[in-house]
Amino acid sequence: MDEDAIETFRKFNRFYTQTIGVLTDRYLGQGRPLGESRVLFEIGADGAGVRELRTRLAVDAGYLSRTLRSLQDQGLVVLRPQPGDNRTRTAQLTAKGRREVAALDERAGAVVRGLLEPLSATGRADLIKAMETIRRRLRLASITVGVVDSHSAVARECLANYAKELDRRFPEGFDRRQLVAAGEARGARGAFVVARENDTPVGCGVVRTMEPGVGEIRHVWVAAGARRIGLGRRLLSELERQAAARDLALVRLDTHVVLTEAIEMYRASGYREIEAYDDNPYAHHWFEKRVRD
Amino acid sequence: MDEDAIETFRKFNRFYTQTIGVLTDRYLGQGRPLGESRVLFEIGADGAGVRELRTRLAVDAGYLSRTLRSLQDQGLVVLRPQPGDNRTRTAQLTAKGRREVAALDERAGAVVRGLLEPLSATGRADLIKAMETIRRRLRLASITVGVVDSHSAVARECLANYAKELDRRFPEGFDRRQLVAAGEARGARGAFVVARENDTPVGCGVVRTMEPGVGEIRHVWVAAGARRIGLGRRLLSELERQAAARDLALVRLDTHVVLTEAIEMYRASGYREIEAYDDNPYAHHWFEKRVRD
DNA sequence: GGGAGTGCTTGACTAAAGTCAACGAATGTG
DNA sequence: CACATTCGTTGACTTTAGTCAAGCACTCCC
Repeated sequence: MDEDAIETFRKFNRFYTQTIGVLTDRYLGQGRPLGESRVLFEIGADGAGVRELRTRLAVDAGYLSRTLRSLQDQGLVVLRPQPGDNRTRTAQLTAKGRREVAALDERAGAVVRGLLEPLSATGRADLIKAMETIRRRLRLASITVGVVDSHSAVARECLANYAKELDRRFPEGFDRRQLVAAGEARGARGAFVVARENDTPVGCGVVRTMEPGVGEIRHVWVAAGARRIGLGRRLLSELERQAAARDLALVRLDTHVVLTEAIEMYRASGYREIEAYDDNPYAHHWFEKRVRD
Repeated sequence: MDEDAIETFRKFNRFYTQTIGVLTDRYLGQGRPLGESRVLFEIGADGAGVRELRTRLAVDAGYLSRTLRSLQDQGLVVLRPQPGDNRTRTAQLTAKGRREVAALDERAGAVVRGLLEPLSATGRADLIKAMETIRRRLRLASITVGVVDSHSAVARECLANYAKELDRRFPEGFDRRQLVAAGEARGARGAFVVARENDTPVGCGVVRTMEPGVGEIRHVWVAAGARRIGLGRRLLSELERQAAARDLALVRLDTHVVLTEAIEMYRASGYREIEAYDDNPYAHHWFEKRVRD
């Protein structure tokens, strides 16, 4: 790997965490320990369950409990038991708490404004675009893509999400019986590929054998929160790799007319539109691509 | 200002400091308090004065003193009085300290490598480019540009730097007597513009009146450490603003043939090459631009 | 209805970070 | 040469952050 890239990355890291991070962390801790501010911020306008806060902030239960107690004593937060389960509790901001968060927000915004101010319009646009690029790329980097057993719980979960989404998006709904049988998506005949972000599945795809030398890619799904970062392409290229490894030199796929982003992605990934190769009731476009020679 | 831009900035900030910052901070604090690691890192291969460390890390004198003492006890650092002044001390890494820093470095590199690994070559290049963009833009944002008295110490310091640089770069050297008289670069007749980064001057420029309605821009200098971030353009546009404010609708400037970046910049900033308007012995190209109508 | 398990709180600490003032040695200055 | 300054050190804290285990109150499930 390019050592220069690593060096630049680290330089950026130092610069950002020290120069910008310090600036923006300082505002958060205005007269209040950073831990408390973070909790306050995380509760947000809608309130949040204690358990939820704990996982989102990744802090010790006791520590969080004490922080919440302190915020409560300051009159910023109220804790009440969640209806239905008296063990759990939810935190909600009081009016005073909301004002406090708004002030926090205001200060944070002012710092950022101050940083953007001296830049020209193009400079600003350039900067913002670069930030989006970094977020997209690094997020993609934290997602792992790999083959799982098509009978596994995670595979079933992904397919359920996929089916639910299609049912929502297709005007005619979606019938789960159209899903590929698990037996076709494993071993020598096919593969089930899953994308995971911190262990939660955020995407999947299946490749199966149609006939000797010809595979079909199906059920490519990307979770709503993980779109527009290039995950679809990454799934696709892993599926193609799996196909090639099974001597499927040609892969085909079909798609529904409402899935415009998918159609775009297939085109951009080198898929060529072809005649209908099946009578899938949900298909309006058919594609193929040669994945090995 | 665009509220979306601020929102995106803040989102990036949260993402970066939480996701990436945490990752890369963790490596630093391997078995050693983060404060100590930071000091170790900051001392670096060349060693550093205690005072220097204090300003660079922005920590309390007592705190730093204790940290250094602890590092010394661990055999990672030696402190010796600076020759010439027995009050001050410098810190230097021992062989063991150097090994420790190298290990730290190695770990930090590995984390970054892990982040870059899953990306494609284009993805990686894209990411690195975006990081450079952000650094450049934000750095420029932290630099202030404004008018100072041409007799002030900071103005003289800038001009001295300018003259030194030209003397180094021009094959024929540079004679300081060619500098504009301070009286021409102030008040109604002209202006002295200085760019400062955390109070240290990193660039300057002068505008003076040549004849009614015609100004001349001279002595545009950008410190070596602050180049390629767009500071030259920013200085230039401030100088043009100052000219316009003095009813100088047309500004001219000349430049030496070896200053290729400057020539580029003038062209890119809308300057048009013209015939020689003076007999400056160091000039090979002459430009002009209309800055108000 | 009685265990097993869950969800949060409390107690009891430790480590790290950060602050403030007093101090002593060294160095400039009139 | 006395006096003010500068530089770093030390003592004596306080505040945050973070950890671990014990303990209730409640819920779930047989």
